[in-house]
Amino acid sequence: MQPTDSELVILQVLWSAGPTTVRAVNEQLNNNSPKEIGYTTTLKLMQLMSEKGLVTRDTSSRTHIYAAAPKENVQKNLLRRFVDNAFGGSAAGLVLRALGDGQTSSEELAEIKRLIEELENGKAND
Amino acid sequence: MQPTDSELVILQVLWSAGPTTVRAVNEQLNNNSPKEIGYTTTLKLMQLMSEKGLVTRDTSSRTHIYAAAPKENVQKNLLRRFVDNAFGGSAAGLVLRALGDGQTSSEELAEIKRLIEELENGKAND
DNA sequence: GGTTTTCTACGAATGATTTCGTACAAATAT
DNA sequence: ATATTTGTACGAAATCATTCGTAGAAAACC
Repeated sequence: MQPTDSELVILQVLWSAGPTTVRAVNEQLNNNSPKEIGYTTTLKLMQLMSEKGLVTRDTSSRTHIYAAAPKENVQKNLLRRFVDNAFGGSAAGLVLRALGDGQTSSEELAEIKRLIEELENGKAND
Repeated sequence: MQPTDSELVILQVLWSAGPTTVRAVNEQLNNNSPKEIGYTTTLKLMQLMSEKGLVTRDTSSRTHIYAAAPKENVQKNLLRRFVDNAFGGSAAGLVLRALGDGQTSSEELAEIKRLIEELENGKAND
């Protein structure tokens, strides 16, 4: 199932921190935000995420350890839906809009160009 | 303000059809979906969208004519938020993921490459 | 051993989105 | 002219997301 916006915030923390506890995630959230988020709020969200399969958890000790679903899968799913919803299914439309913003560095542009050339030559992405 | 997913579906209809009536939008929605959507549901959504500024409407005759906010603005706003939420702010990350799916045609790839080269040469997007 | 802290589970309040029923006016058809 | 259809407005139910309080068990502290 798809993550909501709040769930995505938590996924980002988990992606960057690796598998960790509710407490650690909650502290991270409260570092990066003016508005205090209660511990049990984070707990509940992560429990729901576990039911949805967005995280797995190791419950072998009392303090559970949560791990995010693979970033690549989640992002691909989100992207598919977003492209459908907002760009009528056209990934190229989205890319053009994203690059058109002028916020992408020349290094990144070069990297993207390299990927495109690989794709044009039929190479797999290794 | 940001459109919700249902609102986006309506915006897409309006973008593709041009300014039109609630009735026409509702019929379009019911063509492309198995689940029947009531007329007043669509009406209410479009009224709310009007309050949010996502559409404008001409109320000079009894049957109101709705027009979508400019696609480019809406998509840019959505994109900014999506990049932040799902890609930690990296538009390049999103682009790489979007192109990596192998669903983009060579024509589109060429067009994107052309845009990148324009950007690299410091040209504006005309 | 008793107190305090730390944990999970869970129910329920709050708030936003989506859905539709009903009221009632204007237009159309008979 | 009366009845039917087509339109808007609006209230409120249904659903989903977010938030947190409270209960009770396990662990840590004194």
